[in-house]
Amino acid sequence: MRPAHPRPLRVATRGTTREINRRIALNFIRTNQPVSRADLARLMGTRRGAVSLLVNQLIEDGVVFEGATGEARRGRKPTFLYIDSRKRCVVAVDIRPTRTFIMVTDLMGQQLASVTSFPTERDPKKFVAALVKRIAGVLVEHKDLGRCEGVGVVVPGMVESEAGCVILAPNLGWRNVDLRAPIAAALGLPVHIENSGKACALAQLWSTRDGKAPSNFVYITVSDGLGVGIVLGGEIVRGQHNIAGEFGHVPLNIDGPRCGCGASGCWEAYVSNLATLSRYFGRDLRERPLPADVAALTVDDLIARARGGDAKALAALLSTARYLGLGLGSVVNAIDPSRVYIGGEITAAWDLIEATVRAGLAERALTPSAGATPITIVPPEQYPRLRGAAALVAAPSFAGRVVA
Amino acid sequence: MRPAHPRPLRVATRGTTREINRRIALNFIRTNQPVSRADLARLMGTRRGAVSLLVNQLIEDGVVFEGATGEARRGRKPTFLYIDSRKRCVVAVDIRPTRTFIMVTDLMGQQLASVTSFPTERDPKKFVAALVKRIAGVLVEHKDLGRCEGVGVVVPGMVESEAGCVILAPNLGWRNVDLRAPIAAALGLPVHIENSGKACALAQLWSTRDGKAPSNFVYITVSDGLGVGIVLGGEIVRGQHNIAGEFGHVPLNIDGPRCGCGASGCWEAYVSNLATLSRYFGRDLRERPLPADVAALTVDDLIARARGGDAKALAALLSTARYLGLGLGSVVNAIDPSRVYIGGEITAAWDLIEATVRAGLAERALTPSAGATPITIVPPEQYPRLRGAAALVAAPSFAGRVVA
DNA sequence: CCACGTTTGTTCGCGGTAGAGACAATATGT
DNA sequence: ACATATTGTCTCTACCGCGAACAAACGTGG
Repeated sequence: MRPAHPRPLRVATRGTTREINRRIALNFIRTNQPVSRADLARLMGTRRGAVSLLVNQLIEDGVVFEGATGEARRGRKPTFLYIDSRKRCVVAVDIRPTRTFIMVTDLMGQQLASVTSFPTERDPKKFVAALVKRIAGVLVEHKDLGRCEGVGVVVPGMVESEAGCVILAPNLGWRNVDLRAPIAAALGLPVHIENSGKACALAQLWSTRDGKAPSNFVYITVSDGLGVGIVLGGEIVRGQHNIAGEFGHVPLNIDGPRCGCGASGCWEAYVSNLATLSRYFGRDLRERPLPADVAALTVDDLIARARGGDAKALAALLSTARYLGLGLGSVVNAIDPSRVYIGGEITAAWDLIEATVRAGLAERALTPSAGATPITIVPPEQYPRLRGAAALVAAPSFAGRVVA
Repeated sequence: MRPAHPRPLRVATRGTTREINRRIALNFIRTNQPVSRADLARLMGTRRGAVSLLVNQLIEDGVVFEGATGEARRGRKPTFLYIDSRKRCVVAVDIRPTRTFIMVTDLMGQQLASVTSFPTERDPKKFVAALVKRIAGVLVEHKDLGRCEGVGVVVPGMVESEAGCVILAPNLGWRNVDLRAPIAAALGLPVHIENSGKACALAQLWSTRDGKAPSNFVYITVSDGLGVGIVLGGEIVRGQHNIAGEFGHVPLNIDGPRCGCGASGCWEAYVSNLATLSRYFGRDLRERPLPADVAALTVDDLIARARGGDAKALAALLSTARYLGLGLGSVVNAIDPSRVYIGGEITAAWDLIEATVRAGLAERALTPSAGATPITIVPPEQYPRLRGAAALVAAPSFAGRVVA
């Protein structure tokens, strides 16, 4: 049900067939490597001859390389093909309200060096200066990892991703901050900026080693704010201004507590880390100044206390869990995903809260199947946000296109 | 950002280029007719020779026909091309809780005969029998309109569109009703069933005579229930079970009034016609029995009273308007459409309620640009639901596909 | 060791398609 | 009548997948 007109429509030329098949082959190599030319021909349902031409071109372009020959029961042994991520790396940056994290990965998003971090400077100019300095430091430190193909930056807020401009990041206090230009200029590298929910969703879409990633899903990252990334038909939903997916500001109760966005009763105002901690302390933690012991307590600490028998801590978590489930109901009713991924600190307590979350979801889901939407937890150790930042750099070159 | 794997991926063959361009040409003819071969070549950016081959094949297939020659300032006059919808028609059916409407259109969704209707039988078996009889009657009555290419049916509820089964239509009291099979069997015609919001969105997407339809928009139909159709990237959003878009059951207040879906405080429970009328009468109109004068009052009547100076009627409308705007905020934040279309009886009072709707929207929209999302009213005289039903039949043959 | 079968990867002719340009047909203006 | 402009068709070329044949690599069994 797609009309021809609205999109930047490209008429097929003589080279289009090749272009399409080149991309398909590239993606098959990515998701199935190691793989031989003959394997590709079987996967694609074409002749080996056609695949050979495609692959040899990919090799010539340096995108793919031939590795060792594989084993075969009978006959000639195949030569395995791999995406060439040797001597290339990507810098992934995750900006969070208190600290900013940096990781170096290969083109496939595989971690290559340990994660480093530094305090997040609230002044954009100073922040950019500090970030550039850090990235430059990391790159000289890891010269052995090869040429840097680009920098991916994840921001907790709304991003105009084409311009690389942060429209609004309430938890950072940023509004209309142009991040890409100064970073790109200072480093001389391509820079990609994206909202954290969308980037996490991209990482999830992208991390399909077995080629079995669902093509309709929602990624929800619960931390200082609530980020949501929607994937439909294998594509990130961006909307008109790239701010689609802001379910964090869909209300649970329009007469509810005030939210940082200016409205009231947003889902985020019920389930963010700050909301959970505020519930525990019985006071609004946005009101400063805070006693040191209050300000220092994290959700991880709260979970530890709950596990240690602190009933108030457990109650705060379960309350968040219930609201999380109720809000999930909105997401499931509106988007109807095949799966929901949830990341964030609170997932460490999933064994404590799962039943409550699911009950909340079932309470609002329109159909039993929607209420039973599978939920998958993404633990923080997988660095979903940093993987998402890395994917920003590499994914576009594998992306497909829409036709006719 | 689309991976190669998850979708039914088709490798490009020798004929793919032609297939793509054929579809592009067909859609250009649809959206720009009358149009000449030379016009098409300019629009598509290809040679006239290539277009000639495409067009002649389309003519041979009976999809397109050559009409009269056009006028030109200088040089040879062009021969105009049109989509061939002569001697072909489509039956569009709109099932609503009280009455069911039938319209005959051509392949482009243009009305060919007056709309007829009959009372909606609540028992599915009896309803199908009555509908089939009506459609058969209409078809013999309008034999001159040519062969019927199919029947499109719009339902106020969740539909498993591939199976043609109504999963749940609360306002009809239907659950797991297989509509397609019996209708198709009785008439011997292809039958397409779809949710009303999605069908209206399709009609809007489809009715682009000028080829300027937005590719990211939301259609909201406010009547007995609240139907929402989402179009992203020029494609209807369906989700995993084709129930995506049920924003009607996203809450404004989880502690709010009970909704027919079983949950509380759904948007629909605030803005449906029944909710508006209930507000006017100060009583829940779902509680039967109702006095005859109460049961007979429609939203159209209410609007008339408001215009006549009935302050209570105006207050009820404005209250609905405010909730409509607040809920629009959720839609806009979640989807970020370039435009919102609103249909339904209440649009007849748009001049009275627009400001209130916009204020509600601006109150919850995250950014000024989101709050200023253009709203377009679709008046009932355009029969958006019936046009949607008609589009169900013809649209798929023009639809594109996704590649690589 | 060598013939044979099996599998991989390459090569070559064929058919289908768009690109480029020439050409005939058609219409207007001088 | 002639120049000019536009449309639609035709021809030739380049590109690419299809199909089949072929060379290369490898194991098996006589």
